[in-house]
Amino acid sequence: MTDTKPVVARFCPSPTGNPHVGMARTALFSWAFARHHGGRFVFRIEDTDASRDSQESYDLLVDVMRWLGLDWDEGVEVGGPNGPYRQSERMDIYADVAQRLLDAGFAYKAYDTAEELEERRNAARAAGRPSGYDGLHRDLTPEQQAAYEAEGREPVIRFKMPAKDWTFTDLVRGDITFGAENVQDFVIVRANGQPLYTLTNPTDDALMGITHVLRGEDLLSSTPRQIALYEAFAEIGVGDGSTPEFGHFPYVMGAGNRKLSKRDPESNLLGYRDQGFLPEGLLNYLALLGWSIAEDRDVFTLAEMVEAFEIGRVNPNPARFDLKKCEAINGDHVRMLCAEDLQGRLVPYFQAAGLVDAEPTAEQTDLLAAAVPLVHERMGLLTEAVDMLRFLFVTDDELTIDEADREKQLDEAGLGVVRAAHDALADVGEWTTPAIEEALRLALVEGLGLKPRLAFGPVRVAVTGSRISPPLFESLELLGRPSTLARLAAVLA
RNA sequence: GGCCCCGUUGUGUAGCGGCCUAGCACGCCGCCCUCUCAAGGCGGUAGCGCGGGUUCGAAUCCCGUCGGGGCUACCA
Repeated sequence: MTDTKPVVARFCPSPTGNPHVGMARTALFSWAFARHHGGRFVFRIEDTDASRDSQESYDLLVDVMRWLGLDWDEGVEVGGPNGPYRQSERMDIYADVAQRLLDAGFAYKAYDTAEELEERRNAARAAGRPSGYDGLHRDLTPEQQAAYEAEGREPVIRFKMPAKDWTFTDLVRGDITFGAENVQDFVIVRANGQPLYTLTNPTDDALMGITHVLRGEDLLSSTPRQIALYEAFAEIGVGDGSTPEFGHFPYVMGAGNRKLSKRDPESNLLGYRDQGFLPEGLLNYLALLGWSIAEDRDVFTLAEMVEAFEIGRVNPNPARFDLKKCEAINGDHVRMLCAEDLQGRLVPYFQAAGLVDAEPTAEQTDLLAAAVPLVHERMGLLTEAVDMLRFLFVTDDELTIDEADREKQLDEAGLGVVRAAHDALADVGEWTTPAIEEALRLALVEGLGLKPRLAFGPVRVAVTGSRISPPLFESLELLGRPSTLARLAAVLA
């Protein structure tokens, strides 16, 4: 696309409920689009429905965007030339725009009651006609309006749709046309004076100089109305008179065939952080839902995505969220981290598990530094490191042994192995990985004539509490001789 | 009901008329490596919704059909 003016894209969620993955994907694509074109990214909050919006949700939204690392040049918390960026703080602007629309004849007051509207809507539907507003109050005389007001009816403000077909080129879907008869006059201000999304969204996009309106597919059918509003804005001087381009991203579906909703635990973004996803891993996976960087590659960094992202290559099909693949991609990103970085990211999870102090001690930090390399390649999620390394951070008394593993590994034969291991390790000179391995192999594999897996299994369970652990000899070295011997002795008691 | 969007293996995608006996990844299955689990390596499984056209040739273009989804609010 040949840009004549700098790109300005935005992400403008409404703060209702938990931020979900579909929302994050929309934010990611919008952000990547802006960054790819060297443009600006605006983060606005559309909280015009007091009955559904909440401060908690707002805080979560900001938290999530920061965690994901999708930075914004202008918007809530950071400000900018076109603020404020919460619609609840812009009510005077909408009131003014609505009045100007009314004055210029682009909008009118409609006095229909909910019951009247429903009745006509049902009749239209039964007759096979479009069920939108029929325009009954479009050309009311001042006398008729006065009569309704005398009845005590409070009017809504409706935008007067010009009678023409609407065609626009969607950035991800191509040309889309809506016939004039299918796009009716719509409400922009409630009877109680509160503006609706139908007015506030285009108003802010115009005032904030948004050049590309990128959002979810659910808003596709409201696009003609917004284009019409833009054309009216050009007449009354709201914004610079231009109409932005539009692009609609497909849905992110859950398992089965339903749209992932905010209620699905599976869709809760912060839940992914708690489960141990890396923001870059989640983002990489989300990017794959509708976009691909290359034919034979699907692991990439955010910077690489920015470089390569072309909205025209976004696939319009809805995509199913696949947790398994999301974890696999995350694991690839974990492996891409350097040890120090990984260690730093792991600290909060160890703290949450109560294994490391809020202010980690030097010993805890050193132990973590030594232990992290052992599990670096073994996890898909950061929380898996906590599980695998827990045995190093608890006292011998606190160690719990998985019951199923105890049964399988610490039977009579297993305990015999443990006894032999205990004696062999008690005599090891230097407590190092090679020395430990040599002693154990000598005593168990050669001494008892056991296959390696039979030889080391019982020791592993006795010392780490699980059949699944980091490499055994390294683990024992880190644990230290006293604890190792104490744990072996404990299962023999 | 009306309007709009979408339709490649189980899942996500590549594919823009011949390079496709359809590529890649996750999953799944098997093998190798191996002190467990992973990681890594090798191999396998499975797909163009359907029907008509257009064309020498169609996953790719057109029409129809079926299926899925969204919108149809004084929600966003």
